[in-house]
Amino acid sequence: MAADEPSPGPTTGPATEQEWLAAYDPRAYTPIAVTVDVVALTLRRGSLHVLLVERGAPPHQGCWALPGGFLRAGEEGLDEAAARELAEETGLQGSGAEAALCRLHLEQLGTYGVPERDPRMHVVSVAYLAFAPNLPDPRAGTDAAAAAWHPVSDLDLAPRSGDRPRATGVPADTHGGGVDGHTGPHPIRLAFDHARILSDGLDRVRAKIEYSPLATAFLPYDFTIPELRAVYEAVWGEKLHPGNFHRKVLSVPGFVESTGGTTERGGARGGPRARTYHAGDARLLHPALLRPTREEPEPGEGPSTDRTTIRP
Amino acid sequence: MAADEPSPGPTTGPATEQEWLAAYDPRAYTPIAVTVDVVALTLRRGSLHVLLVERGAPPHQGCWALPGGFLRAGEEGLDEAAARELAEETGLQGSGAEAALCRLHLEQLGTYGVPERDPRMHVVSVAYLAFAPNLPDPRAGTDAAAAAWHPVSDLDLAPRSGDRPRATGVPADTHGGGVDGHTGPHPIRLAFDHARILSDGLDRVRAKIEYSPLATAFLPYDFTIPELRAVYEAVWGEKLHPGNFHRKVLSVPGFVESTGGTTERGGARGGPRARTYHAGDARLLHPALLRPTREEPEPGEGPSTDRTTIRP
DNA sequence: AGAATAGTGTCTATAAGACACTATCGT
DNA sequence: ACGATAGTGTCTTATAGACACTATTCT
Repeated sequence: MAADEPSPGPTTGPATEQEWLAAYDPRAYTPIAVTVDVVALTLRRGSLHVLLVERGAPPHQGCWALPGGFLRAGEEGLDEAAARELAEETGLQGSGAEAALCRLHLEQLGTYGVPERDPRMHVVSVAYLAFAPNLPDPRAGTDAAAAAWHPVSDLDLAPRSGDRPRATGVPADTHGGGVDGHTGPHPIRLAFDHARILSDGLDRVRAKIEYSPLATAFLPYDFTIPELRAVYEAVWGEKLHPGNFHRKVLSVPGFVESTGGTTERGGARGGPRARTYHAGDARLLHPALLRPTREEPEPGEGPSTDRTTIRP
Repeated sequence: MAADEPSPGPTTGPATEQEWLAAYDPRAYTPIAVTVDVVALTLRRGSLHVLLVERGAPPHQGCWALPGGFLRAGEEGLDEAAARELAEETGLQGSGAEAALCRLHLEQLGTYGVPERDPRMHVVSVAYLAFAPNLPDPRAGTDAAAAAWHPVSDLDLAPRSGDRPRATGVPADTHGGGVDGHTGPHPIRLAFDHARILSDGLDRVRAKIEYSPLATAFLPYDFTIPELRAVYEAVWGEKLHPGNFHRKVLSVPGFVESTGGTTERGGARGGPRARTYHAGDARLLHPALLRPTREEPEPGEGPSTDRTTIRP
């Protein structure tokens, strides 16, 4: 194993604790920064949006980047740091915002630590995935130069050279855009390797709403089946059959629970009122809501390999 | 956002680059250590084993822990560090070991960074999951005091207080043991939060062999369907129907490819020779090999919540 | 010979998708 | 009145699992 101790993981070593304490001075090591970045997703006007902030300093000055910041050493864990950053960035920490934030879903996405990902120093970033229903516009009191929701279809998610495939969760199509259909005229490029992080996050969401009731996290407490369908359509970027979707959702035990009520008005373009539901207590969807089987992209090569092989 | 810059993620700030360089001294910050821990799994005599090392220094001296070590700042990425640690720990870096290591699968599992997880300092550990076919005994030339494969059924994986649930991948039964049936007389407790890390790793493997051809990574290049079934049975801890399993595996396109040959001898306890296969080129199993539907553990409460809610 | 296993055939219950149809609402 | 939508019914096909059966090999 590594000759250098400390930390969980490194195991033995000839040193007793005293010897170790004497020999080890953390400040003598080349420092590594630990940050937390958040891929915050929400649904606005029927399409997926991600929260971005504009960098006010080099490198990548003027570029858009994922919100994030330092892990406060000794003071907080990773989950707390992610929640804090998101609250600060959206300016939603104050009262009155609980309605939106209390339904926030936060989960760890993956960690990115290639030495070259930041020109200044070796930065290890723990990425988090967050989604919540229709979050308001940010800036409500933040110190960020600019923070805004961007449609993910406006972003350039094409894999850049230097970004190696990462391995987490289900590999899926990493071909950017697609969620909304139209990629804007001049796709926005993200700073650092944030395009890859966002791409991994999107893959994760697309896969996860298949077998978890997570899609309900994009909606307010009460919602209708057509609204839930709109979430799936926005995330997967595909139209779903309304009738079959409706029956399928109701057939999964614990996915949704009827409130007994209906909406006040029918759809915007007509139609009867829809019944309202709220999320059930299932943590796993059984059976799952499988994505429509796009034809296999021929056996040439999968999108992302999801395999790391050691080189001796 | 955080007032303190640097790093990808943190975005703006009033500072120009010069100001930033002047204001920021990494050595002035409370240091955070970044380590890489590896959950290395293999199959030995039909049951799942995990690689552990015995700690030779406090804290947790004498306890078993996951192999791991420092990330070398500025020199290596996380994936490389994990591969390096594993090679060092197993003593398999030399020649002659490629046969085993070239089939190694390595993927990131998750990152653990609660400040209290190590009494000495704030340590952020990036955990990796590794598996490979029937790895040999370690110690072949390592500096570890003791490293050995342990049946996972001998370990105490009950959630300890202070370990908060983490959120990655599919939640599954986190009730330890079970894989082998018999939990040993005195279950081994792991150092730090390594029981939770291992538990998360097991959950990940159990879920992932459902929809990925990963189970073949536990086997040599050529294998038989009954051997593949043994992998599933060991990982899931359940007997599977031999006939149905056989047909199902062959029905998934790209999962296995026939070599045309058979084994030299029949089974140890009789039976005809089995045909041999090797892994196909599918990266995703379509349709998936779903786990047998254990009855829902009643709607009292899911095993692990997989939800983190921000506290305003 | 007897026991255990590899592999196949068959039947049933369930789930997914295509399609048609009715009822309700907005314009 | 008309168009769009919510929700249900029905039919076809694919899949999962239970079970039976044959053939092959070890002891």
